[in-house]
Amino acid sequence: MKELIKKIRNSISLSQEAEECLYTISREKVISKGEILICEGQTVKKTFFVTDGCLRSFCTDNNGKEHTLQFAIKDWWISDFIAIYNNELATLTVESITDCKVIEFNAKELDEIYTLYPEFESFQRNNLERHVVSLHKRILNQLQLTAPERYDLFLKQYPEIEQYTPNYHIASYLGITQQSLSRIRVERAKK
Amino acid sequence: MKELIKKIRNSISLSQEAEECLYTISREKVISKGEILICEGQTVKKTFFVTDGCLRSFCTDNNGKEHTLQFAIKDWWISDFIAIYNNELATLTVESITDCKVIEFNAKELDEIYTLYPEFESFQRNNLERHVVSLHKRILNQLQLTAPERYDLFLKQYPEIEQYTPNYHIASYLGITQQSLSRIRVERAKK
DNA sequence: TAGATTTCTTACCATAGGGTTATTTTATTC
DNA sequence: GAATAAAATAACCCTATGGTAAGAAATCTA
Repeated sequence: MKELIKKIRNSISLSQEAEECLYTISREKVISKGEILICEGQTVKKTFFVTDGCLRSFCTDNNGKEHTLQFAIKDWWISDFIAIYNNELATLTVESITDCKVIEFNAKELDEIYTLYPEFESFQRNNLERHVVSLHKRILNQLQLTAPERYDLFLKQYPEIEQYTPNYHIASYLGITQQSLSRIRVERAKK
Repeated sequence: MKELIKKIRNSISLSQEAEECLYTISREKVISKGEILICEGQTVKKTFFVTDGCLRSFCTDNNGKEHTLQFAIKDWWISDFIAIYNNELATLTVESITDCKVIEFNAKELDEIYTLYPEFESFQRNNLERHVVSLHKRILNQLQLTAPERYDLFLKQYPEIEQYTPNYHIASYLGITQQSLSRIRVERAKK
């Protein structure tokens, strides 16, 4: 929780009272590998701030194939934001891919914090702006790069994530099959 | 401008003073088809709110091929948000694909509005949240749908845009070539 | 309305990546 | 450290999409 407070303090000045409120609405949790924190089809009540380990969010298509939307490591937030922001049922599943430590927030209570402590608005606006940028970049990469180029960029951008996660999750994030990724890795190794 | 004010009023209560400020920092503009509003490599000073017509933002890859990131029609915002939020030079180009009417904002001045009139924070947070949702959905669609499925969904979601834009821009948004889109259209017509 | 330009379609072949299944390698677990 | 499970690679052939080039259709313009 200290990490999160520090992160917030980097961006805005946080009153004592607001800080206490954060403690009230959150709960530090230890998660073991393979736990499902949010499950497709259910109501989404929680948002998670990761302090250790790695999680991912994914959807499952008609053929049962999984598609990874996001990985989350230390200092990242993860949830089903489609569901939260649209007030819908979850279309995503959030699962831990290693043992993790997270700070769990009740999404509704977290949302009320903007009314109670408006100083959070600009913190959150900043987060959202950066989120939009990274999503724009991801879409552009998907449009213009080949699979090997996307894989190289992924390794460069998120070297830590490779340590945590099996390749087939990376493949499902890049939009290719595990077999294609394997081929790409073989080609890479030749050089 | 009235449309925009109305849109804002739907979301937050806007003081007289704040409304006047909006007028001060904006300028209504008539744009003719094919104008470049933001150009790759240059500083991005403007953000546009569209009141009529259609524009798009795109990047150009090493082979000179264009990739459409976004279309914008009535009531949408468009700019190079990667550049604005990261304070970088433009990697995108914004071009009108029909004659348009837009409201032009100086991006910096627009950004200062949150300090001057904090009521805008929650308006903008809302916009950004919805933007994140639509980007998440787009990424998931790109990962799990075939090209014909993506095209169908596009027509369903944005029927207006098809009226405004040549097919090869739609193709470049869907991540396929104009020839592939043509094939898909032929298949569709058979059914 | 003729000519020029832009957009769309078609046809060809090339290729990246997919699906299936088998095998090898690496991690777990007892 | 043997047994099991999980992950990665490999080899097969298949298909969707790409690239190129040409022609047809639509749109613009003088």
